Amino acid sequence: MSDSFETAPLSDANNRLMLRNQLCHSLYSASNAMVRAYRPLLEPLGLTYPQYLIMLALWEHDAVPIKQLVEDTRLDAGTLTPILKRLEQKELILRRKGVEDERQWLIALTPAGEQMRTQASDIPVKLFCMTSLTLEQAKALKQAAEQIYHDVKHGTCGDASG
Amino acid sequence: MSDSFETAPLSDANNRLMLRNQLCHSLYSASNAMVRAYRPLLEPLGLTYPQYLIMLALWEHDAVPIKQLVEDTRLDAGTLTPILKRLEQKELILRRKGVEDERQWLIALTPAGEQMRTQASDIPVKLFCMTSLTLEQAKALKQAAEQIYHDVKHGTCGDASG
DNA sequence: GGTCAATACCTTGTGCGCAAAATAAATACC
DNA sequence: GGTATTTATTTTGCGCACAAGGTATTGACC
Repeated sequence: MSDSFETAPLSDANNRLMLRNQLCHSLYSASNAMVRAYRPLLEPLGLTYPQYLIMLALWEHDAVPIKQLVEDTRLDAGTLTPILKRLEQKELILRRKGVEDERQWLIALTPAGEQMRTQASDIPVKLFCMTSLTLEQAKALKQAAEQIYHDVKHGTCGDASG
Repeated sequence: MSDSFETAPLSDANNRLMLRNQLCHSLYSASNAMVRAYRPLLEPLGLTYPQYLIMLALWEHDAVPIKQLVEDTRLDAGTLTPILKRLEQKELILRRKGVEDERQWLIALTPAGEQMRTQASDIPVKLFCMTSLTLEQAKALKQAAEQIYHDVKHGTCGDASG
């Protein structure tokens, strides 16, 4: 009945299975709500959240192979292909065959894609202002989320279970 | 170049737009990785993660209207409809017309659906064992994720932006 | 230099996530 | 008791997540 955590009453399978005790459910619904909150902010740019992630990556490193976008955005390669097609249709990016390696496609910003960066610059602050998180909470949350991502990324049950 | 947080260098639009400084990206990729990590655990039950969420909700409160499942699982009503159809096909749940209100459907577990609870009881621990989170970190993460969810759920920019 | 494995990327198919619109039953209001 | 509004649920349409399988180029090794 209390706000016990999913792993707290290890001896009680009933409690462990309760939705309110599940960190993963909080994480999942927070992530979905966050993407929903981005929508009105990204709508003037005509971008979805995953498309925005790719633009962020390109504003840091332009003219990169898809392989690097996969690494930077943490999106699946099979997911990226259709997203890149849509960004190309919006004329925000270009695709060029790699010169050294013909398997590679280099993704580069168009002038319109570069200019969008200015319009996007206040989005992170706007979103943070929607939350009541303190900077310390946000830092801790980011660090813990990073930890989960790296721990769980390749699906093996580590030995840090104690 | 440092591990500064997305809101830390408020004066610097360049830093704010960097992927590595974005809490939301960490949250998003952690959530996706988490769902991926559930897959092998849920595969023996033949469930996806959202389907599992519904089962968790029903193991707590059986024979409930869809409206309550929406509230408990935090899934969209339009999302629930097809998921419930699949759970019905697997004969884990039943749909009955509500007696008092004919608009309502009551969702109830079948015996097979109830029995699945036993097989599921160790899944939360197995997933937690994949992470290297301490209990304190996990509690703080859950609390912060809950806060984000509630703050951002209805998309208004609150006055707690300081 | 031909075979074989690895690499970069694309395609296909299934299942969400969700906004917007539709349907249908309950309720409010006159 | 008939009309309007609200409420519970479904439908439609688009985009994403991702596993599995396919294609084509590269590089390794004999």
